[in-house]
Amino acid sequence: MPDKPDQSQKPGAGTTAPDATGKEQPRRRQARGERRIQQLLEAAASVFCATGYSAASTNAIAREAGVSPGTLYQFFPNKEAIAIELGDRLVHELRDTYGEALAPVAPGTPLAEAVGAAVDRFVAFNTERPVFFTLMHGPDMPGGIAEAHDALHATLVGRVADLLVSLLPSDTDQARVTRTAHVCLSIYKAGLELVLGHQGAERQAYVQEIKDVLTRYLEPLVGDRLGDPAP
Amino acid sequence: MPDKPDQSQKPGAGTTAPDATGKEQPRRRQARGERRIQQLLEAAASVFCATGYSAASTNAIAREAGVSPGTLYQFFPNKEAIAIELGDRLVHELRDTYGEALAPVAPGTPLAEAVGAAVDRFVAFNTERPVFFTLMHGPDMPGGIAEAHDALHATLVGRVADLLVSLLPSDTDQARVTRTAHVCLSIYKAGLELVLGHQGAERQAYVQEIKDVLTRYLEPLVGDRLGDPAP
DNA sequence: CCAGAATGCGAGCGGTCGCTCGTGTTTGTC
DNA sequence: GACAAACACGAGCGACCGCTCGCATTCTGG
Repeated sequence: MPDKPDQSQKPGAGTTAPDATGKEQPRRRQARGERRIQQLLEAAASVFCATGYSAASTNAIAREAGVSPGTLYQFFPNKEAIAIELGDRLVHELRDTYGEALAPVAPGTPLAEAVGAAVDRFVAFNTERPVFFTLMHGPDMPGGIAEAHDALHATLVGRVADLLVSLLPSDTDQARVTRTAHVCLSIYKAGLELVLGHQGAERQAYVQEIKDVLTRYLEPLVGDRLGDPAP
Repeated sequence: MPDKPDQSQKPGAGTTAPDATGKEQPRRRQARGERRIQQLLEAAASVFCATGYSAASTNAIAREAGVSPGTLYQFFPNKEAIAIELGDRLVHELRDTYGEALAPVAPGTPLAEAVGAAVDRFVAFNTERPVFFTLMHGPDMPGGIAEAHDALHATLVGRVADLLVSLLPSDTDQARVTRTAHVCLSIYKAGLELVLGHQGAERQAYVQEIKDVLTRYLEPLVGDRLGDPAP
């Protein structure tokens, strides 16, 4: 490894002047710069998808964006920052698109329907943005990314857990809830891999399988209608 | 990349004499050599586990084995061959340990029991040999390994599918069976990740979760006792 | 016992990769 | 139009990595 400046700052790669406050306000950007950043992130997404994070070279990303390596480093302090920024934007898209995803379901909804809706949204998001899966799934990430990783994962587990506490019998203990949430998420992720590996009708069939697996897993725990926990 | 000699031969790295038949019989090994190979494979397992395949350096493997880089290349033609040989040995151990794993189950066995036994064996094998999971799961493998990968995966899917045809109603179509087998295997793998990420009682709890997920997934398809397909 | 094969060593070759730097071009501001 | 800041370039630096090569040492068969 050449150098580890471990400066994980926002895109503002070069700073105008080392501010006396110690905090460096983000460098002034022109519209052209913002466009370049977008270009570079899209190129990065494409390259990451094709080869994975660690095998992706910054030169390849620059080339894909039709830009010189030097230009890339005008906007990102290092390779890791590219992945982090890309991840951040994806997470925001996730939130924006689905708001409080896995959102509150009306009591009385059939379990299968609630699960189906959640799976469909999750699958749609991922098929439209294959990078998301690559970044979430790749075990070849340096420290900084793994953190963001785990943070997102923890958030999702928390969200699922919140949903579950309102469904499971009230005497269910905390650890049990967390465990169930982890299992649901793992099934989600494993199923997603299967789904992304197929096309057309076959893909749809696998989506249905995920729904079945989750529904049957949860049914004995929550009853077949929400708000109506099994005895 | 320096060179791609793409010679994926068995450990015999250097060959005695280019045999006129075109086939090169494996180089004569002394006991010392066999011991070194074992040492190197164990070192490789440890390094792969710690850092993943692509991040593992051959020099690090040699160092871990207490040996010079040159010595390593006396026994393996390249880095890929190390992983392949390691994988081969693991697969053989898998076969030897569990014979015709996921073996025929006596008709009348409760589904939960059959699933439980299979999961327990699979989990035991993997907890004793964490490299196996690393090699199977890592998406950062060069071509040659990915092939072996897929071959093993296909074998396992085939095995599970064979088991399923004897359980599912006889009018179930082929694609349905394969799909179900893929889903079972994915659940297995996803669950394994969860299991390996925890210790002690928590780990046991996750093992139970995998069993529950699989049992509940399969129950509606095969009935709650084997040899007694649901209508 | 001795020739030759097998084993062992480690500096270093050729290559890639992340990233820098000196320099030139475009853009916004007064 | 002038001036500074932002943007763009691309050769190339330093670090590392997979792998080689020449040479020393140990084993083994005859």
